Formats: sequence, C-alpha cells, structure tokens
Amino acid sequence: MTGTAARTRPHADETRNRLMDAAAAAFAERGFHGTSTRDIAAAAGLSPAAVYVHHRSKEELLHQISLRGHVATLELMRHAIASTDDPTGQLIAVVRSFAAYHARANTSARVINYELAALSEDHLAEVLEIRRTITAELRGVVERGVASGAFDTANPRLAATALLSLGIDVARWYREEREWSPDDIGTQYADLALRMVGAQR
Amino acid sequence: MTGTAARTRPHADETRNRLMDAAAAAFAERGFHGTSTRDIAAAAGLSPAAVYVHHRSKEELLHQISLRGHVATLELMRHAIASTDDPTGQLIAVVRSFAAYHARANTSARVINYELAALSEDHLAEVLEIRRTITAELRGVVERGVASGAFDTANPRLAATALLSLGIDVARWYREEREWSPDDIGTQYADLALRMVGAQR
DNA sequence: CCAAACTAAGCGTGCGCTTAGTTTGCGTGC
DNA sequence: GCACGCAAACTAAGCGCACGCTTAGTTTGG
Repeated sequence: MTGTAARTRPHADETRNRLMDAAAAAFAERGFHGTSTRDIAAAAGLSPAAVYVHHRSKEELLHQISLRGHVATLELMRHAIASTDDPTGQLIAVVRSFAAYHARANTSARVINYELAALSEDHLAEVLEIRRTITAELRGVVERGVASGAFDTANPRLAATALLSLGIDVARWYREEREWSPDDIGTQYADLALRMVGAQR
Repeated sequence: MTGTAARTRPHADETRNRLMDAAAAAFAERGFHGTSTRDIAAAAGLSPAAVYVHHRSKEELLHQISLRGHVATLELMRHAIASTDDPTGQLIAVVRSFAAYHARANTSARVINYELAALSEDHLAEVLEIRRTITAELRGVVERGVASGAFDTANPRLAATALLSLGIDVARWYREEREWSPDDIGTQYADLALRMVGAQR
C-alpha cells in the first residue's frame, strides 16, 4: 500500500505530457478553436482516440495547460518578491523574471493569456482568481515602493497594470530567432520598469 | 457615367457594414474560428446566406476588418507625428493617440492584433507590411529623439518595441466600465513613455 | 419592370467524442 | 527464469452534428 500515485504505469504520464505539449503548441499557433483533437493526437504520434484515454475533453486539456501556467507564473512572481525586502530590488526581480518567462515560455504563455475565452465558466473563474492574485502581488510591490519613497509615480495602480501588460505582451511578439534573448529582455525590461515607477537613483 | 461606386444601392452598404461590425464583435469575443457565419448573420439580423451576398467568405470578412484597422492605425500614427517637429511632442502625441485608440476601439483592435494567424497567406503578408511601417514610424520618433539629445536610452529599438507593445496590449485588458477612460490612459501612457525613453525635462 | 437584396433548403466535410475492440508489458505463481 | 493472467494503453471505425458555402428560388423598391 504505497498510495494511489504508484499505481499508474510510467508510460502513461509521459504520453499524457506529450499530449499536453502538443496541445499547447497547437493552441498557441492556431488557437483553441482552430485546433482539432486529431491535430493534437497526430502531433503526439497517436491515434485520435488516444486523446480521450488521457484527458476528458479538449477543453480539459486547455484547462490543465492554463492552470499549470498560471500557477507557475504566480510562483515565479512570489519567488522574485521573496528574494529581498527592498521594493526596488523586488521590482527588478519581478519584472526581470516575468518578462524573461514570457519570452522563454512564449508558446504556453500565449495560450494562457489569449485563450481564456475558450475555458468553461468554472475553469475560467478558477484561473481568473489566480490572475487577480498575480495582479495584487505586483501592485503590492509598486505600492510599497511608493509608500517608502523609493518610487515616485502619480498613479501606482496604472503603473502596475502597465508593467504587467508589458510583460504579458512579450509572449505575443517574441520570436526565438530575433535579436534579444529572454534574459536580455528581462534585464532591459527591469530598467524600463524602474523608470516607469520613477525609482530614485 | 459617374463611376462604378455610384451603382450600389444605399441599403447594400449599410448592410455590408452591419455584417462587418457583427463579425468584428464576434471575432473579438470568441475568435475567428470560434465564430460561425451563422453567428455573424444572426447578429446582423439576417439569414445565414446573406453573408455571402455581401462578402466572398468568412476569411474575407476578417481581412476587411484587419485591413481597415491597420490602415486607420497607421494614419492615426502619422497624423500624430505630423502635429509637431519636436521628438518629445511627437512621442507624447503618438503614444497618447495610440493607447487611447486601443482602449476606445478595443473590440476591433483585438481582432487586428490577435487573429492574424487566421488570415490567408496573401492577406497576412499585406497586413504585416503595414505593421512593419507602423513599427518603423514609432522607431523613427524614438531614434530622432535620441539623436537630438531629447531622449536618453541605451536601446532605442527595444524601447520602441516596448512602447508599441504597451499600446497594443491595452486592447486586451481594457474594459469600458473600469476606472480609466481611453483619454486617461492616453495621457498617462504618454507620461510613462517619456520616462521610458529617458526624456529630458 | 427588373436588378438588387435577401432567404429556404441543403451539400459535402470535418468536428468532438464514443464504442468495441486489439495490443502491450508488468506482477505473480511456480 | 519463464509462462501467463489481466489491467492499462492504445486503435479502427464511426455516430451525430455544426460548419462554410452554394443553389435555386422569392421579395423588395427605385
């Protein structure tokens, strides 16, 4: 009796993940409604029916991708904030990792940010709750910076919205072969962020 | 002989536009592939077949919406730049009008920016050419500002990309009922833009 | 009167998903 | 160390439906 998790065969998890990766790539390229379950199965090297061995529905596949991505993003952000007590350092860490993540993981980030409308009502509500938390974390950094005098901005809420927006949109325009690496973007976006919030130097 | 344009009956143009508006609203909400031609016809108060009286295909409808929007955006940007010779003034005017436009016309702007993948190869190429021109116009403003000493930024190309990105993403997050009007966003985004490029005060 | 505007009906196709199986490979008894 | 039982992994076939679009007409209005 080693618990239920030990029951699944090794091969099943690998195939499950292969299907999720194939689905994420397809959703990123052609959108949820532009992708068929046959497309996903073929990309994973399986028959159309195999999708339903591992996942309840096409929407559930999207939900899993979306949920994983949102949880990872929130953890990334909290990890960055926890790295220091200084609001300026927190802003640098948050924007750097957030922007770099949206470049590096631009495929799944596009699904996460642009396919929300294809989620079921319940799944959307679940994901929106995480998004609100992500927004609140970033807002907190900006507001603490303003309160401590480290930042100077007339509208901290709008500044936080713009910072989040700037990071998310990286997933839309970033292409691997172009002039900047994810880390370049992270570093330079952190500089832009300091300017946007009026960080004292 | 007053030309071919005078041949169409008044009612036809109105219905044509009504179909385009219905299509733009539907594409913005559910995406191109998530919208059926029956949806579009019903939203315009017509039978499914009526779509094909006025438009060759669903893709052509998207192409018209996309083309109109891109041309309008380019004109908006050129008009803003032509309003003054001063790079700082040009940046303020461009960012203000670009951001406000993406808030005000967020429905069609979402279609324009997030449904590119659904265009045919030829239509996509046509639209991407306009997008390159829009990027070049904004880049020009930033580069002239740096050259004249009005702006101070280590990477003008990335700064221009970020400014464009910030404006476009307004269409994703903006909702009418929220705390800022399109003009509020335009004004405050212009301030952020000046900070981002290191405008001298 | 007659072309333009519009519709009822429906064609062929590809969709999400299910059913009814076959194949695979690990755990067990000997 | 090997045959075997049997659940898990996977597939071939196909169901019912909604899709984009067409055809063959009817209605409308200058």
